[in-house]
Amino acid sequence: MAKTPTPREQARQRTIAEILRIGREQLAKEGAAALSLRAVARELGVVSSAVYRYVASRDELLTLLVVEAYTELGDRVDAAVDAAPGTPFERFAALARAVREWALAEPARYGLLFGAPVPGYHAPAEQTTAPGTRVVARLAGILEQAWAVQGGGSADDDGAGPGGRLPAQLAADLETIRREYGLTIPVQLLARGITVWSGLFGAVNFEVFGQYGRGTFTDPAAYFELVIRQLAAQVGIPEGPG
Amino acid sequence: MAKTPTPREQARQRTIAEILRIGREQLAKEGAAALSLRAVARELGVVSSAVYRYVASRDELLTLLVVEAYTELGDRVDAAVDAAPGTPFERFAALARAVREWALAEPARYGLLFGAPVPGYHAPAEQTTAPGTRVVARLAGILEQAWAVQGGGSADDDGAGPGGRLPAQLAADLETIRREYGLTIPVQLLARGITVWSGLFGAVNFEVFGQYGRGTFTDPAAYFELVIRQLAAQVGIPEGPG
DNA sequence: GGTAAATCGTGAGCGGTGCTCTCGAATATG
DNA sequence: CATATTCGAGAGCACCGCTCACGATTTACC
Repeated sequence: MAKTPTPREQARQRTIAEILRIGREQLAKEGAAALSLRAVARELGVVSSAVYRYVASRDELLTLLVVEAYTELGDRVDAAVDAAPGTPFERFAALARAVREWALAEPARYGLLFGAPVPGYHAPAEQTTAPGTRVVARLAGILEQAWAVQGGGSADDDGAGPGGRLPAQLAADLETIRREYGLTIPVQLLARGITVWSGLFGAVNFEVFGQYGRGTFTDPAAYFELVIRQLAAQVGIPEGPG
Repeated sequence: MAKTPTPREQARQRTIAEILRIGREQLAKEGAAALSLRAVARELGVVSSAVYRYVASRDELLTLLVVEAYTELGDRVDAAVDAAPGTPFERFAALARAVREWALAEPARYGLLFGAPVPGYHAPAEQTTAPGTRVVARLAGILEQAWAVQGGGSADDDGAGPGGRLPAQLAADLETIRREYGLTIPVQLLARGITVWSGLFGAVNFEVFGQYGRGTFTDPAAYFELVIRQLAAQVGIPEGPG
């Protein structure tokens, strides 16, 4: 049926792609709140109301851009991890570096994903959660690999740090996550992994959003390498070949 | 001279305070981007242009609210740490809990400080950096105390984790920070402290901005307690009395 | 091939925003 | 008391998101 899409449909897809491209530019140049359908229309050489033939609202355009950004970040992370040497540490480091580099290259789009919510806009969970979990899913995979490489270890000792028993409810929640993702690592390690996950984005946030204070680090990348080692150590991934 | 400020000046200060109060409400209710001078004027029962007699622009109002928010967060943290038992772990935990609780109670204002920058708005560093460093300064103090309590330790071993020598430039940067804050802890521990700092706000960000996914943790506070222990361990602050 | 239906761009229009300017009234200062 | 300063009102400019009625074009159907 839809072998050769009708010319009109082709034109429509081209126009939508063009709107996304302009929207991406506006987003990168001015930031999320400055994204304006009227400006997109101007750039497109069309009257403002015409854009509504292709995009229902500003929020929908924002959602499309959010999904696109999540996808791009996920692709970058996947590519970086795939290209990295096989040791858990190198794979984790590749993931972390990919996140940081994309964030620094696309601060506005990164802010759209991990910054404060845009006023009045709420990302619809149905469309954004799936692409939004790609990074953490990949991180979980690396933890799985590291855990397997180390031969599983004892069930009580998950590698490092304060053991301690978990509150029952918390353990149950972690168990649910474990099942959903099909993981075999113990819940204590999973908990550490989640903290590493938020810690990674915390460090990237601080750098991208300028929380460290300007001029604090002459070579932020060097400091980030240190962060990588600290985070990796938290989940029992030593720097040497593991 | 300004013993009894002129009645007009009193009225002016009252009006400014009222504008801030309304702005705070708008911010809390609608979020940073929804903050509108016209809405403030309406609430104030005055025509929109009149507000400009007191506040130069929307950005200035935003800056005032940023400073106010930083101050309030700093006060909460100070109060919580002061009221906590004297062990480094308890003081650190009190700091972390205070940050989280304020963030959850005031998500919009928290987002204004630690989320993505509001579009088109850049906080002037002169006014915001000083109140913005209170939390990290307090954290540094706790690390100092913990370091002192432990008797200093050896200069090479800072307590935990991957030692490793630091790159020269990075060590120099950290040394500068150490001097500026008048710290005695070794730079390796300082580096770990910075990571803990960003890790703390990363975890709070994830919870406040809903990055974990809704319903993931039935008791987020319990998970946060785990995060506290993990972060504390990173800077060599054991849970037991130190 | 001709006709009916779906699509699309235009332009006007509504209510909202930040911000500027002028003007008259109220207030403080000499 | 006269002068100078402060302040609120109102009009206005340019922008925003979004809706609607209207022709022109293109598609689909018979």
